[in-house]
Amino acid sequence: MGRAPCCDKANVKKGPWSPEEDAKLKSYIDKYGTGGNWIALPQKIGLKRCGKSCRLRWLNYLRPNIKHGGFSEEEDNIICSLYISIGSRWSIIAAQLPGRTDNDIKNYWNTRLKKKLLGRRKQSTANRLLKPFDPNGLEDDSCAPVLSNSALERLQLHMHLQGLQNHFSFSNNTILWPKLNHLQEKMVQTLKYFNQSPSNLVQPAHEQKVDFCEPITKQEYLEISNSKIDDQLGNSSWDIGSNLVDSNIEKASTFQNDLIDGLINNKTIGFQPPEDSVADFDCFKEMECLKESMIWWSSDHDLEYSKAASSSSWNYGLGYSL
DNA sequence: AACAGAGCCAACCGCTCATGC
DNA sequence: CGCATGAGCGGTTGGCTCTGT
Repeated sequence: MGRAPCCDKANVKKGPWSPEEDAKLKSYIDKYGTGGNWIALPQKIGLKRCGKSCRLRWLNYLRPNIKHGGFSEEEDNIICSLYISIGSRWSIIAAQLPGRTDNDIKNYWNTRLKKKLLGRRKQSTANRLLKPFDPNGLEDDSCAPVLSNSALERLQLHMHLQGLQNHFSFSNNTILWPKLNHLQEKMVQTLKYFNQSPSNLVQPAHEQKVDFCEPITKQEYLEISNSKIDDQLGNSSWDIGSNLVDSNIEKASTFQNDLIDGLINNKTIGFQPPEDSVADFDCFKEMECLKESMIWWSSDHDLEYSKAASSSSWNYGLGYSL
């Protein structure tokens, strides 16, 4: 025999919570706690709600010290950095932002932050990314859909930011410079910071030249890899997000940004991760079919730059192993 | 003023994993 | 050991609000 049924689905109220319901739930939990059983809780306090609904309402709205809206730029940076590193693990990201809920961060990302950072892209290009373009007019369904939304977004975001970062190495070619908004400037600075640690894979971007950096050694690579081994359950040294614990978030974020930079700047810095590890890095693995389709821009004015930047990234960073 | 479309967000849905029986 | 349920999570949606025409 299992446990008692969750709730009588036909007899539970749905939709927005009333102030009375909120008050009931809050006063009960304030007095007695959840009792470790959300399913039984609504019956105890006479609420015609599903236990799951009560839990959600408490966690996302009624819980003390919950903050709504008004995300700071520091919070924006943390969300962006972690999203690039671990994807849509909203609960993990929320754990790094006291007072924020996973639902809030998820909504904030989907409705504002993503657009704020990536800007707009043309729908036609978006479609091409999901179904690679055949120059002969024949569609290749064997490849579609090639990217999960999460992987695609993470790649877009990284490429976009990588593109912004690369501007520093084109400092003599001001015509290529985009107009960065304040947040983008902050993100570039964040990436520059990541690039300087933990092993100085890349010098400060404004000092970059073509042959600016010593190749990373195998020993350095192993040191970086081992820096996240606190995660005892890691399935793959590249799938950093799957088993993150709090103490590793910052390390992992730094580490993976370095790794991505290593991939993209591979030809320059001589960084060669193990092939089997690359195979596990889903974000890039999924890109197998559509490298040449990747043309991104944050606004129409920097279209030409973005073409050059993304093309350059693929030619120099990904061709080696895919 | 009225309408349409876009943006936003609270809440629901459905899935996975853990755990009780 | 296997089944059923609980907890938690990410994805999705319905409806309200805002903005533009």
